[in-house]
Amino acid sequence: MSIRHGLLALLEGGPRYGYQLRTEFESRTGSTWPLNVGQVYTTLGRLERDGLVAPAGEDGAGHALYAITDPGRAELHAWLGRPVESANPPRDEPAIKLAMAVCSPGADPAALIRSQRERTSAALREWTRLRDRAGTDGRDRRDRPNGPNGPEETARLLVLERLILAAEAELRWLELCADRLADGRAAVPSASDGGREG
Amino acid sequence: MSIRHGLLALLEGGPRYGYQLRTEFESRTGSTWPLNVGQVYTTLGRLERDGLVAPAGEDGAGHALYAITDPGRAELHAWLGRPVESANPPRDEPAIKLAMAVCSPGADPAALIRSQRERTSAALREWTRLRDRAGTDGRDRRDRPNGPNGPEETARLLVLERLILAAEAELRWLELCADRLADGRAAVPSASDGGREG
DNA sequence: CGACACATGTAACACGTTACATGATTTG
DNA sequence: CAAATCATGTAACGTGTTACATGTGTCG
Repeated sequence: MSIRHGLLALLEGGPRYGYQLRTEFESRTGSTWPLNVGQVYTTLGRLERDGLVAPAGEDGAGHALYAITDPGRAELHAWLGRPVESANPPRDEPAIKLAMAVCSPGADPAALIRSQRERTSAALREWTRLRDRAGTDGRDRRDRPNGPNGPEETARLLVLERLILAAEAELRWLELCADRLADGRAAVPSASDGGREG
Repeated sequence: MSIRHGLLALLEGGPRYGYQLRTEFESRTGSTWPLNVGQVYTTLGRLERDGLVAPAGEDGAGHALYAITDPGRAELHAWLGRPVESANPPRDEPAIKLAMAVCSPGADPAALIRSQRERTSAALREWTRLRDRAGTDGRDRRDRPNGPNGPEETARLLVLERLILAAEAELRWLELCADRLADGRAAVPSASDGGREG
């Protein structure tokens, strides 16, 4: 449900055409969640079907514009005002995977923890890099090198910081898992249950 | 892709029937991600279509058993051995929502932060409670009150700790967002831009 | 001219989710 | 007996995702 409402939010700033929506969506989310162009059109089609957006003619260049409708605005603000349900959290794949691995005699949870840690560490480094140079890469930072950012830049920054904190939490969790497994090593009776210690 | 592989992992322990799979899935994931029974059957159907599981007769009580196949085992272990791609992380709805809110003149990001914080705090309390009494609620803890847990209990514990760490990270992020918005308050020129301070 | 970005769409599919239909068995 | 749980499925739908078809404009 994020893309639908994301597009609605973008359209609240005025009529847009499809390709433009993709660009702006990626810009606001720090290019972290690439959005396939096709997805924009299919989603626009569904939004139109539901009466939340409507075609709004063309701009000077002949682009097919879409505009948000009143029901669309209502739906958007309902969404923005409603916190995300933290009960029934989205299924976390690393967690499920590890939960299954510790119960699966053939699996090697420790190896999974190691490789997952490397993957996540790399992502963390990359996101930290992006955050630290956020806004420093030309564009519109010429005049106010340390001043308050525009809303879009703020949005990018918040998303990156979200990813960074989430990655750090995942790493901490992986450490914790490693400890737990080291403690109760005899928990899962593996085929070769010997003393290899990583 | 988590449910598919989750069911495969359960079936590696031997043939199971649908209803049983649901129970065990919820048990291993700490009842955090309730699984609709219908989903089990549809997923089993798709797994069978793909040759990863196969019907395996009935048990004594007449339950329709399914067993994992060799390709299924291969797929399972490939999945267990492969870390989750941390690039292209799953779209985080709170992050997208807030990113859109800080750019949306009509929205109230501060209010969203507050309500989201309350929601997440409540979930955090609940999960902490569940973790602290994990294993203490009868079942099979009679004999070894502090000893190492069985694999399933370990799995439940790890999942709960994952949720707890994730919730804490989200709360920290929300605080950070509140600070950022307090700093650059003039960032988004709102309709009523006045000095209400929460 | 050829390659590439811009731009709009469609078709097909996967996964997850809910709601419904149906029956057996248990339990108060 | 009635209600609840166990148990097996099916139908329909929604979102997200990819791959493809198509055309325009631009730039080297």
